[in-house]
Amino acid sequence: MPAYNPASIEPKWQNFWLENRTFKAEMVVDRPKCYVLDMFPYPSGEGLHVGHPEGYTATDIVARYKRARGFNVMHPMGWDAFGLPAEQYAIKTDTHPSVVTQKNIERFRKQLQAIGFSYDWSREVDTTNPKYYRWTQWIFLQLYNTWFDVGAQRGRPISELIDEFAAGTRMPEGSKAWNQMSDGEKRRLLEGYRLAYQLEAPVNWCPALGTVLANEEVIDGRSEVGGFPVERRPMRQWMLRITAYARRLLDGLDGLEWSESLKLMQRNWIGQSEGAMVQFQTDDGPIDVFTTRPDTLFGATYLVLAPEHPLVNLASKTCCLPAAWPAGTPAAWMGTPAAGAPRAAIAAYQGIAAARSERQRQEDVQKTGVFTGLMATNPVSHDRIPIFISDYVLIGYGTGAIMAVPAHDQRDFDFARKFALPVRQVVKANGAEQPLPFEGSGVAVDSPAINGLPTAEAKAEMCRLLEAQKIGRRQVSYRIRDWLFSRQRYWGEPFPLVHLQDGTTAPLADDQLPLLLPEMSDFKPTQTIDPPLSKAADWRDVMVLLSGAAEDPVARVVAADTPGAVRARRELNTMPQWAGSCWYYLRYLDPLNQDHFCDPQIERYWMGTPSGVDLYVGGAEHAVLHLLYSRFWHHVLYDRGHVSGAEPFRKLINQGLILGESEYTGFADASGCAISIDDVDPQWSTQAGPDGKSLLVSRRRSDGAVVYGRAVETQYVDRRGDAAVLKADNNIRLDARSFKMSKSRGNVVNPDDVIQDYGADSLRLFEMFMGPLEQVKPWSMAGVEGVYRFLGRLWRHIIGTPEFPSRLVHKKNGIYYRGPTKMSVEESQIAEQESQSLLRPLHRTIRKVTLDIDRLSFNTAISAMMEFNNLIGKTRTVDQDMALTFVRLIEPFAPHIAEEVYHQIRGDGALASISAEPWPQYDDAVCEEDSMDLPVQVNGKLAGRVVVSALATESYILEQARADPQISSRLAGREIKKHVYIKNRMLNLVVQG
RNA sequence: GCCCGGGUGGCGGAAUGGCAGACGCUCAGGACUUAAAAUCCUGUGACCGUUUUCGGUCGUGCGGGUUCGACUCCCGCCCCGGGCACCA
Repeated sequence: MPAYNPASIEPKWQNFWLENRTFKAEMVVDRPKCYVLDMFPYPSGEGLHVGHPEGYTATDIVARYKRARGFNVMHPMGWDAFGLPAEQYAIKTDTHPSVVTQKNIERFRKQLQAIGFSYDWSREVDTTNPKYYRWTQWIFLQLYNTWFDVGAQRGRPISELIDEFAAGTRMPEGSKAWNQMSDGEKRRLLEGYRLAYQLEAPVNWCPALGTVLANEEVIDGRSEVGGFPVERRPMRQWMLRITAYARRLLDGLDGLEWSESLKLMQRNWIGQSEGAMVQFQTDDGPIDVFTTRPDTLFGATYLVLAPEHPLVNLASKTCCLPAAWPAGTPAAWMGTPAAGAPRAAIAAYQGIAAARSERQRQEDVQKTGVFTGLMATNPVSHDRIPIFISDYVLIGYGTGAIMAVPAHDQRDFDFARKFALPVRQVVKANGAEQPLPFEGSGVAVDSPAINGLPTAEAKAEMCRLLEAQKIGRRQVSYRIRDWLFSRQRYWGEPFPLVHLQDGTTAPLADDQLPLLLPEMSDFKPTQTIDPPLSKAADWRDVMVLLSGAAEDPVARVVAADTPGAVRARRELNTMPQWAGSCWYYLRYLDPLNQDHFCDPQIERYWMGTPSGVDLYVGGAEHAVLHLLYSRFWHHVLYDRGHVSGAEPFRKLINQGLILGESEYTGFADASGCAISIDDVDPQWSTQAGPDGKSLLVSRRRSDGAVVYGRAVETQYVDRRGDAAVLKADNNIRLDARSFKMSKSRGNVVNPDDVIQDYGADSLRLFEMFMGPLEQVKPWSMAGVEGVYRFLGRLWRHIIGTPEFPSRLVHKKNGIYYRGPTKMSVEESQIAEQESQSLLRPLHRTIRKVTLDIDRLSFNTAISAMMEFNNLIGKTRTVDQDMALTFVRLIEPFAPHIAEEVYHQIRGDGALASISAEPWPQYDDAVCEEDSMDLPVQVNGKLAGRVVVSALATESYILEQARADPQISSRLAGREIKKHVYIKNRMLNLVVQG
């Protein structure tokens, strides 16, 4: 037999699985389903890195294991292929993004197939395929045609809203009655209810990318992709009303098997706060503010509006700023430099605020602001209090206005200090006096009607008072904002709707889908706010025929001379990359369906019971965005009756990041004298050294001299306590750490290389053996070598090589055979004994591997199989049935070697694939030892051990322990006060002293 | 600043109230070999005594506590990683 050679067996079985559709999933109504899902990759130009196979191997193990346990397993893969990198690469190389994308997909598919994942490739989806994005557009139209019924907490068809308005059972917001409105007015009114709507709003405009970004895509004032500066700019945008679903998305988390930390991240993102809406009166009407501390209302000594608040919008009718400063206005309140009138001061401040990015606002901890010249009345103390504007109040949260309680809020306190505003303490801390501002809970003081009440009760009582006087009410507020859903890009889904000349919008009729991206040779950003699609003039301007209800029409594109056709312009924005990934897991279920995004019966089977995807594994970078957006869409589809449950992903695991190999860095000064890391400034930079390799450059802390750092090979490194030190001189400490893999660092590990050197099975095994799935772990080629050796040993034990004959024997009619050869009586006896001795370890291995896969503890399952393999190594023979069982256990982890060994052993008796063989059963009774080496402690410290039968009684064990010379010497004649016996675990003897 | 997660040999890690360090890597010694590779065997937390055998002490970031018994539970602190960050 040839030695273990993954290069020869792996491609063979990969082709076999593909050609025989071994892992094809079909709906079988009376079989239990198991949906095992990976986060599908963005097919980048770089190809796969070792981070991808981590989660993919974990799900593949589960998928293969569940199949063996009799489940009907759905395990698909696809491509999240729209997106900026492909578009940018296409611009740079002057190719079409679809060409680039298809090339990358080919490469990714090849790479994934080379790892031997058991995907059903017939279900592959590609978000850029019109047959796919036709349904992305369709779902968008579902959102467009849905409104959120707050009372019912549920999305409903817009047609039902129209019916209710028409019947008068629901009153539209605003002054005018429904049946007195024109069709255009009705359409505009309905737009205010739709889950997809347009908004002229300040957005995050990134000039370098030529697009608008969602808040989530902006990090510290720079784009998440590329790190380019982002500025604020008003623009008409499509928004999705995710805020309407805030409560549902929050409550839905409770029933999910997600890690608590992940749920917490989503909860924080949604950001529910309970408090009160309070109305303050001014001479020009009321101002509503939201507060979480209604108990501090008596301490509200001024109001602050966001600079963008409608009351101070100079262009608006709602603006009511006085012409002149009230008498006695301090100069400091009039802006810098002080303006002659409120309008001028406000205008100047708004200009500054608008120009400042989020980041600049955050960096500046100094509070700024301007007095509006307006006064309000505190509704409970009836004090006249001034109204300011300041950019520390955000227009997007609450009402964009706050009541300021400087005594009990740090921000208000800072502002009050700066503008010399009164600070009124209304909460007293329990216990010691606390300095102001005091933000904690305590007891209300100086607040008639709630004096003496603890904070929690004071809040409730104040809400009651406000409600009784109709000047406020309890209110729950959410931090989450509506989702900015349009991008000024070419490589995304076009919006399936047109703009009419009256400024309203009409969706395309379903039969108009897909709306294809126009073929364009020039899809570069325009350098203006116009998206690239504005250049496709033929596509942009169309004639449409409207049909359906006049207040809710649909459009069909027609020839220009069609009677009744009207001019329209297509939407020029495209959807963000999230759109396609919001629902791909549904399309896998029925990928070729031309009439539905997914057949309802098929959806009910795979997503119905148990509800949702059974296991979803992916990176933590999607903890909020993808997972929240996806849940939102799924909730809407659920409300509209298109899916059978509200939550798409019942169980979710985040795999941990894989770092590069551990690196040691040592520093030396210009003369080559080694310097300990403690004496090096940690702010170092990288430069190319004379040998072409990169060299770190930093400064010595003690004298500022330039020092150079370079990598130190492991063999020159020693450990002393926490520190890595130079072997040659233990006083020289080194910098030791693993880094995130990156091209610039040159520590990226390519799975193709690992497969070439060790094979896919070793790659899979090592990915799982490194440590717990969810943990951050450093890569190690030596570790890959370790699991490769394990597979080599397994091969030698069972199959054998020219140097190492196989240990495989089998029993027929009570006689052992080695191959076709009958074994001698003596050999046969040995084989029988060894077979007996391996029985218990084998059952324990089955149990351990089974339970460990169930709890996704793959590293420990692998070590259990290594132990069993080591045991085989100590025997001369291994029974064929046992070998088959063992190989069945390793199949989910290392499917190629398992398939090969299986077929070699079984020969003609083999099933088409080992994956069709059922999962081995274990017997708990066989697992238990019949005698045990029981540890005995004296006062909690190990004193010795006694060998007793597993059936031994407690009193017998105690007797044995007393009789043991080593243990009794520890007792030193002292009386045993009591003993604690934990069955089959240990015995503890408690003595005096 | 707030909220999570983590800290165990030279390294990755195992043990979730009951024998700390499974399994793997590394390193050292040995066997096989003309030699090397591969493979196999033995050892590998620290310190001390004995210097084969064997025995003892310490040891899971630091300090305290609960318990017959703590890596594991509780309190306080230190360090690392992640998330959020003027959200009223």
